[in-house]
Amino acid sequence: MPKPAITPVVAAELDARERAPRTPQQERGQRRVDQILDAAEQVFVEHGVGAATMQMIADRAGASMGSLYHFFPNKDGVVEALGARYADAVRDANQKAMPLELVHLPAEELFQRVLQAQVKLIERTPAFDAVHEAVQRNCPAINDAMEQALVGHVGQFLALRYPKMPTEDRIAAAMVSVSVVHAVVELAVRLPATHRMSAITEAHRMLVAHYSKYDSLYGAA
Amino acid sequence: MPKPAITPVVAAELDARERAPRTPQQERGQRRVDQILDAAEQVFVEHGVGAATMQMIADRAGASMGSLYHFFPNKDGVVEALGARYADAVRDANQKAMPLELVHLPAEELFQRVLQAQVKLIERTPAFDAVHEAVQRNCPAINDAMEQALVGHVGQFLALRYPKMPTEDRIAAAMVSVSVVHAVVELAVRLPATHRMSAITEAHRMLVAHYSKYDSLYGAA
DNA sequence: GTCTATACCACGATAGAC
DNA sequence: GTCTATCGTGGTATAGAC
Repeated sequence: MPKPAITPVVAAELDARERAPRTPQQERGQRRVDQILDAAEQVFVEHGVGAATMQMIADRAGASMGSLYHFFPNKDGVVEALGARYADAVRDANQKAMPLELVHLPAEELFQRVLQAQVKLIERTPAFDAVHEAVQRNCPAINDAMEQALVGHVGQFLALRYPKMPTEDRIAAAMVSVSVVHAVVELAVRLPATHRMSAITEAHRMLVAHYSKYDSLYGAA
Repeated sequence: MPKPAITPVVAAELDARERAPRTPQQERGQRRVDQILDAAEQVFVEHGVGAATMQMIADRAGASMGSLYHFFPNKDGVVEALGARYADAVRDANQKAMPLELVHLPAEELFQRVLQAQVKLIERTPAFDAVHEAVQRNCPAINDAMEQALVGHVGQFLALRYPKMPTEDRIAAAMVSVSVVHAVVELAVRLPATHRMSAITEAHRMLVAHYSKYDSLYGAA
């Protein structure tokens, strides 16, 4: 990885000068940024973030490097912006799949909603894994914020559904559920369509079996 | 990523000439290879596989690049060798955690064994994720073989435990269980020691709740 | 089998015209 | 705001002495 050669500008100065996607004033600029991020997304999937080059991204976006560097200070900036976009999408999908109004939905329907929403999200954005991994490595702040938001929301949901559940258990339940859903959906989308359904169904059974216990333990809807 | 410059030798020839870790005839050579792989492991964790350089690996191993290239044809060779080492470790841990003699062990104890074994394995090898991801990208053959072996073994286990379970369900169950255990263990080891236990416990509850159903459906021990 | 030194080139990043 | 041209860095892989 040939590093910066930042010589011309002092690092601190650069840091202050040009923040990631230079919040474009024009709508047209925003579209351009999105194009670039879409391109980056594809390139990251194909080559991995570490091996991806700015040139590849520019080519794929139908832009030139100069253009690319106009909007992003460097490669990390691209990763970061893409990460932010993902974090938003994930948060959004999660909150729509299990809004707090549905706290008392039977577990069967609840997990159907959640699993389906996640599958759709990942199917729509095949770079999910690549970006997730990149964000985790290169900008842990974004990743932590996203996980906090996710686990936080699920935790809040559980708190309303099971008021008597001990806090510690609730946190553990939220974290584990988020992990399990994520893992299983990732598994499912890698599978041929034939087996995809049965994997999701199996996961659904597992989650429902588990939460049915909580329902009867801590009083459900 | 500055690519090959393979010019001096035709690619096909190189391919045939020097296979990954040049099966060292001397025991001393084997130790050297292991040292190098250990070093690569650390470097991959710290920088990610894409950004890791042969120089870093050589330095960390207390060797020189010449030495490194004596044993491995290139960086991919290192990744591949490391992947193979991992695949073995995983297969091994899995088979020891749930040997076929224990088909009729109660679900509680069974999953305690499995989860504990996986936690130990990952704790012992902190590069687990980095290597897993690298292998998945760079040598899918190794990854597929490992997953097949894992899911195959779990499937065999389930076939003995639940002879009446439909094949398709069994496959799905094996795949999902493998994914869930993996995901949850990964979550757990990232957590501070305080919460680690409660995450594992929660996962244990989930798996047990699920498989208890299968026990009563398809007749258990 | 291990080292040092080095050829070669891809990459990140910039400069400066339009 | 977008382009082309180009520089310097440093990474891969090799050559060749020991």
